Amino acid sequence: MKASQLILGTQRENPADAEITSHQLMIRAGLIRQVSSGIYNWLPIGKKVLHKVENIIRNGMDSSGAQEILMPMVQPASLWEKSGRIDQYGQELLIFFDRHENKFCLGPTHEEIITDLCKNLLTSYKQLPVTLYQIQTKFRDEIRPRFGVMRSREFIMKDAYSFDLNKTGLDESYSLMREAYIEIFKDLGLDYRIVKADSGAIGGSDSEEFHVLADSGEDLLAFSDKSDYAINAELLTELQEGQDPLSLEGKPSPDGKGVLKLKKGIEVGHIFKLGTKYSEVLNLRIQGEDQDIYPEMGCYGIGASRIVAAAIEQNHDEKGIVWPESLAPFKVALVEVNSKNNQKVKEKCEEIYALLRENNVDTLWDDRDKRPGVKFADMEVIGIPLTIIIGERTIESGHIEIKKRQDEKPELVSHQDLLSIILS
RNA sequence: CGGGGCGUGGCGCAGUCUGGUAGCGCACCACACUGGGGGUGUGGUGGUCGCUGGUUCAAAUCCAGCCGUCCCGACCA
Repeated sequence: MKASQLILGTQRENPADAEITSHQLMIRAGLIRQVSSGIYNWLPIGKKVLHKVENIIRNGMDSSGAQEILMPMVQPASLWEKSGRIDQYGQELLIFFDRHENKFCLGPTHEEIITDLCKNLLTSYKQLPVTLYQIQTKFRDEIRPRFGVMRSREFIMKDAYSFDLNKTGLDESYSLMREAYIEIFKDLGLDYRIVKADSGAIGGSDSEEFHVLADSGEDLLAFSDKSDYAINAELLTELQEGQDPLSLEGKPSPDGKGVLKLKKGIEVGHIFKLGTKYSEVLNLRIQGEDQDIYPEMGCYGIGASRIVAAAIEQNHDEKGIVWPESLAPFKVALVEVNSKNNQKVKEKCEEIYALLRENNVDTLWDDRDKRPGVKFADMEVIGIPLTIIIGERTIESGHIEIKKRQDEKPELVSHQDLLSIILS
């Protein structure tokens, strides 16, 4: 992609109403623009990153054997009346009426829809176990949206739902999905932790959260320094009857091993065992070997759009975003410096750009007629992992300059070595 | 919903107290110079000053109501 043709949307100054780093950088780097409180446009660079997140999730889900579907964002309110959650969810559920005065809501989650779908779809226990998932826009009319896409009203989420014959099966589906999540977070390249969690409004029994560690995180997590014990600090204080979560630091771990250490995290994934809660209230019965059963359900969410923000919270410096390679919108920025006075600069860039394209290296060629400083600053705020710099200097030296995003100075490499360095 | 802040060109802001018909920086367009870290000059484009009503000869400025948005809190993936 040539930068001269890309709608970049980078901004030099922080927007006045963005408080946290990821929000500021997402706007300055041209990832998002706000439409309304908690509602955002995703610009080309942002959409590329979001797409990468989605695909990593998709690959992880597919290889676990889950099957992708797509459910509607608009849901009949009657299903929520049946499940009883229309009152429980309250004002977070955005309700409206169609031209026939039928009552609908925008889906904040899809337990009702998937359970209803499976009433027709699943007819025999032989179809179990099965896990279905989607990557889709959710809407929750948050009391107070904040921090850009970190806590927005409209957001992109992967939600998966498993159906099993019995509790043993649910345990297996749950741990299969847990493993898939571990694989996904490894692929995302983020520093994360799994903690015991409260199952909240979704309901059900066992539940764990996946948190991206970041000082700006809204959740406080407690870890034993001697064992694998890890829990959302808020849940632990509830269990221990209302202490201040911060007071947990240094206290003995509830599992008897070591003392508790606290870290802040951003919740980006949550897995639940639902049991038969929804299958019973929505009457999803499946023919078993000798009698009908209510399938044991699990549900598994990952906040795709939130991951983009969380990744930035964890990976940035004073110049801008420093993407992990897995999420970078481009792998390489090719910056031409002062090509006006030296036709060879342009020619060299064309040659390298063609080489990178042939080798499927996603490259942003900054061919704009701008001062070098402007180009460097843009490539840095966007956070592209590698920058190749071509100018008169490099033409004369017969070498190519290549700089890693986190490095201060570029290194000189030969044309022959360039590709292997980039592909390594 | 309670408390606080803010709404003036795409972005950041001044002007509001003390009413006189809108300005600065960045960005953008044109030209020239410049050319390895956000360069310089000249000339431009772009604004119903959040909305509605009121006061006044005159309102960005004063008054009232409303709306939007951000932050803190309760709540929440």
